[in-house]
Amino acid sequence: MTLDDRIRAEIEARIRSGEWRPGHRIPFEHELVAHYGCARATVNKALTALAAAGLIERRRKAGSFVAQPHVRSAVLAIPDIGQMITARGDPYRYEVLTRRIRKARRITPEELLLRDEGALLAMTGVHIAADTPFAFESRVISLTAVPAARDADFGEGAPGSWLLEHVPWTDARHRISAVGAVPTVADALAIAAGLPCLQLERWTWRQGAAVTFVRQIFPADRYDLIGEFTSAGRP
Amino acid sequence: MTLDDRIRAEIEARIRSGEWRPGHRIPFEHELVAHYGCARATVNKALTALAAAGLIERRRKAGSFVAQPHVRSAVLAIPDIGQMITARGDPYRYEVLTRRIRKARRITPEELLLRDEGALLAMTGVHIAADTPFAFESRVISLTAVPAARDADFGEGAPGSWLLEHVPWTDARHRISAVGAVPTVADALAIAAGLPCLQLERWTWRQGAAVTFVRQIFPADRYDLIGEFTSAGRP
DNA sequence: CAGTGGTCTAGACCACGAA
DNA sequence: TCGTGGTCTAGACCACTGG
Repeated sequence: MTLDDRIRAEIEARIRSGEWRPGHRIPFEHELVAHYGCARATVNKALTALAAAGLIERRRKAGSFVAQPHVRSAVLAIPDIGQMITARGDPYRYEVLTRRIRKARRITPEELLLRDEGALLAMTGVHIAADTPFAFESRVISLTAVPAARDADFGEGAPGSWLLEHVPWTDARHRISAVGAVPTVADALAIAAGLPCLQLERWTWRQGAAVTFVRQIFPADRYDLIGEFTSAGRP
Repeated sequence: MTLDDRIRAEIEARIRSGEWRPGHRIPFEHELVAHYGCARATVNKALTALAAAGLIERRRKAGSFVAQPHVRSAVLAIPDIGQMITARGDPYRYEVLTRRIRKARRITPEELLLRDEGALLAMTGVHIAADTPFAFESRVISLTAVPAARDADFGEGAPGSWLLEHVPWTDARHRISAVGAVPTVADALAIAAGLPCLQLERWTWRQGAAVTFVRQIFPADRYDLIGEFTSAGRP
């Protein structure tokens, strides 16, 4: 463990244990320098990391203070479905149900965020794990942003995996909700209509340009999302 | 904008634009030092930040390389329900349905994670927004970790808000899933049994000691979770 | 206006790991 | 082996801001 790590850990422990309550002023940098017998840059690195983690707030001339508890935030890893199933040890395949190219509609709310005048590739399909439908997927890809998708052969992989390889770096927005399975989806998933499902929607951009919108629907009993680690403070 | 920020931003732009593909070696620190005419510590700070963000990987002797796209991760802010409703402008109250003190059961899986031999405060209640039930809540609080909860008057606020004030710093784990409303819950939410609901479960610890487990159930049409920001790379 | 944190410098030593 | 990144030092100047 490096020295700056040790300094950060010791201060963090005092905060998390409650010994230093929110609002408490932690020692000045020069005091910590004296205490640890190190350079100020080292202390500064530790405190900067704590501030970035939201555990402390720093104010010039005043000092550094234990931050107030913030909104709880969870980091949710949302993996590639194929990878997830494969990692679980089940055979995986993706089955295309529909595929067509059309203009953007202005009606559906999801496509409003893909504010794109050009053509879209619209697909639906099913992720299948060990011959059991695992998730229904409905996807729209902007052919303006990803012209190569028009003639791409996604093979037995999902278009999402293909996209991840060809358009690797993205920013995105997720929405998670519960829905009842509409008949089309229920059919594809081989469940009864109306059964509760977890719905994951994702809008993806690349450098500000809309790339794709996907809606994945999981039967309630086959998937849930685990949010690892929360600590009081900022994301 | 500081110099290290500028260096970081310029490299990040080249990665996100695709100019530097995954696997590409970015310039050595000493090359960037020459290019920017600054100290190595400044370049190192920029590259360290990029590595922490998961955009690059650094290997001694070999150099720094653009990282492969990673698992997609979303940072989900999971706010206090009362605050959220109040922020929306609706009147808010929490209504206690049941409340009792009992020993930990070994049967229910949620309490296995609260591996606690002591007494538990078990409560159920409803979050109400503008006279409409918004969420059903079932909570277990460890009286070993939070003895003050035994005699606490949560008033019209939810016990979660009370806990946040009295046990401010926590780590937690979330699970998000879809469920059908069981009759008890459906009753409390004034919806039909079996309708899809979003279920949010949270286990909370303080310094390794289990504090509370809560299960919140939202009717599908009244709540969804928005995950802000995803960037390829680590959380 | 004085003291804090924010940033940067020019140097150093070291551990790791690819060649 | 030896160049790379990892870390630290002792110093500096500056902007901000609280007293």
